[in-house]
Amino acid sequence: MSLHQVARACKALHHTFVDRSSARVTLKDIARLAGVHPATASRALDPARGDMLTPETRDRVRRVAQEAGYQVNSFARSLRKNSSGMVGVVVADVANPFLPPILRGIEQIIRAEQKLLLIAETHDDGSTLLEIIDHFVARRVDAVILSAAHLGDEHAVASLAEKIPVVLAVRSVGSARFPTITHDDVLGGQLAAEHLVSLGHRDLAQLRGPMDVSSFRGREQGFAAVMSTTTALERFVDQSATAPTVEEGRRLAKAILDTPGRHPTAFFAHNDLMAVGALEALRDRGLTCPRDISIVGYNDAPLSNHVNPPLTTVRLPSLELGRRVATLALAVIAGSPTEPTIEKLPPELVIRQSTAAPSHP
Amino acid sequence: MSLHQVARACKALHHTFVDRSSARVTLKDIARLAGVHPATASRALDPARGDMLTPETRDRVRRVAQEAGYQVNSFARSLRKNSSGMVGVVVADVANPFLPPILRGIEQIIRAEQKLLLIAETHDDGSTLLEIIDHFVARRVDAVILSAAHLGDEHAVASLAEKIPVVLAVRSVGSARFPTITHDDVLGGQLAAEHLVSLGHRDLAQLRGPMDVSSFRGREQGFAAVMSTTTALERFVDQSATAPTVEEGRRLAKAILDTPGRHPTAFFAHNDLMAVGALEALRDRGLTCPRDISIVGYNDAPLSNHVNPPLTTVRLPSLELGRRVATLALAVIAGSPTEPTIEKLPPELVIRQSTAAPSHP
DNA sequence: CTGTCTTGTGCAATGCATTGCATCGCGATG
DNA sequence: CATCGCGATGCAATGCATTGCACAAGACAG
Repeated sequence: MSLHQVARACKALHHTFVDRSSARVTLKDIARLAGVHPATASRALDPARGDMLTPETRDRVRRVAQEAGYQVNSFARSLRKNSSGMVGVVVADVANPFLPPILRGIEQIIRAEQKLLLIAETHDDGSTLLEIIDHFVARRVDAVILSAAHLGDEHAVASLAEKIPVVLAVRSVGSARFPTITHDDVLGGQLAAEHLVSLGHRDLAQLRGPMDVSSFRGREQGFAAVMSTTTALERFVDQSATAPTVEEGRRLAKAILDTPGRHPTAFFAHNDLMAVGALEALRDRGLTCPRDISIVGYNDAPLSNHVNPPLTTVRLPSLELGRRVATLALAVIAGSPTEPTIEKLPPELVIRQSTAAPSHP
Repeated sequence: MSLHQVARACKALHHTFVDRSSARVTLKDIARLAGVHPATASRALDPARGDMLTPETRDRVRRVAQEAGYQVNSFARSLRKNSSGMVGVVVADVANPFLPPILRGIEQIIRAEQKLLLIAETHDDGSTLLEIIDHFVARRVDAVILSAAHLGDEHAVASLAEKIPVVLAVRSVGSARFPTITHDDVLGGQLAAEHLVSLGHRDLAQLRGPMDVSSFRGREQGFAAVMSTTTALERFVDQSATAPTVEEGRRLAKAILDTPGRHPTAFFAHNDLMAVGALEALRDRGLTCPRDISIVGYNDAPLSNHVNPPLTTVRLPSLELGRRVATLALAVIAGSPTEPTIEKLPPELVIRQSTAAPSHP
């Protein structure tokens, strides 16, 4: 018994257990059963082209297809149409709590369009991004929603955009050469700053997120802009976080608290996780929030209203952003002129208990 | 000028802006450039079949392909191979904080295999599940990782399994007819119960998650099993949550606290979000945790160590689960005999400050 | 030196839906 | 009655990679 034969026998055996033989019904079968030509069957099953046929023919074909449990072979269709019916989404990290609402918004729209979502993570790694882009291009994704862009990625995005429609979400690249929808982070930073200043704080510090990401940079600029128009002092902090995590927030806050002299009376953390890290740093130093230091977070992450103290934060319309970005992607796929617009969705300040007027000793 | 011509003109115009003409290099081109037959080129580019050729031929083809920037047309390949190189993942809700680590684990393994992940959400809705399954079948996903199963879904899963290899993650269906990897929720419930009992609690109540989901049911059983072997009393609570959310946790806790008479001294919430909801309910009633009531959560969700008080909870090896489940899926795809095993990963109790000995007045 | 085996490569069929063009038939019009 | 037109449907090419089989040339044994 040759090796070949053995292999075949195994296969046969396997099939007796799980028959995935998938003696699939093809369009030709339907056509035969309905007594028409495959081409006619194809048209009958295409909602857009169904009215090309006699209603009886069309309905007969549809009925037959229904009964036979026909499903198009999406490979064949894609091969012919050269489009996959999938939309690729690139995110930095699914675990980031601000993503799910965005993904959900995207999903709602995309699913309604009978398309499927392909999700991939870059972990903020440039070469992974390139790899993913390759995959998406190879898979002929109909469009890419990119929410993991760094400021330096313009070139990569441009070369992707040559091949596939691209929509930028949340994070923009340097220039506005691509259709983009982000949160209005400059405004967000302003809201945070104005809130703290209006409480009476005059010595403030930012706990900055990675500065090669447009959204953090926007927050920084908005915050700084307000500072420059008031008598308040923004304490310059040399470092920014390598990642917007609890650990990095703690590290940055510690660095500030370890600086000799008086410390600032308020922090603006570039996201809630970092704010929580700052909270930890305070606790470690025996300080309390907001009595000693007020903290404003960003994102209104789940549970950020349940930490101690509940965080004052900036809430982002993420579901809405997801929906818009998906709608935009769909429009671009449909071939509507790709205006390289950038749309910014306004955030909202949520005041809770991590901010208060500074205590004057 | 006919409508047709206008359309074409528009198209041409559009192309001058964004040339997606994608004059794609096909295998035939490569073959021609390398002076071989397409079949040979195909073999040269297939790592598994590369040694079938003369090294020179193979390398020449590869070089040419490289230089020409050749990429297989995945549709054509899939059509031929009748496999898509994608793995579908079905989850209940991406926003659920315990998912990201699992997804990440899955992604690590799947990406390493050059496959892509297709993610879809059911929102715990049965008909959505069916719809998604249809999509996945139509797209000829290589395997489905299903982590959104309800106990009653056995039939749907069986019919899916006829067409595509299925692996169950996190949640099992009633019987163990499919390869499954879950957390050991019975053990998790036990750990929670034992911890509370050993602290001296004798009057306890569960805040139960949806009982049509195996993982919540496991937690309940593990907890109840310990109760039955001790002198402690499990307060029977009629209701269970319709969804494992903060709101539902609060509702359930309120219902218990509103019952006349003494209240239990400890809650076991079936996940951290519900635990946080219970925390809120306590606060609303002027009670404090753990002085009046101890609470054990489940999942060790992000920030659950930062709520007030930090939650005692059950930590799950989710990343590991994701990795294993993906590995299992890969094995099943590769055709290894589909033993309908169920593997349970042990959780771990994390003691923080939401639990303490009951105060005896 | 012939026969057999091996190894490398070519041939052609295959998978399946889509779509531009051709055709057929029928009713309408001159 | 011949012709034109139009609507419905059939025909066949197309998209591209994969793979079983066949064939050829070279190696080696008898």
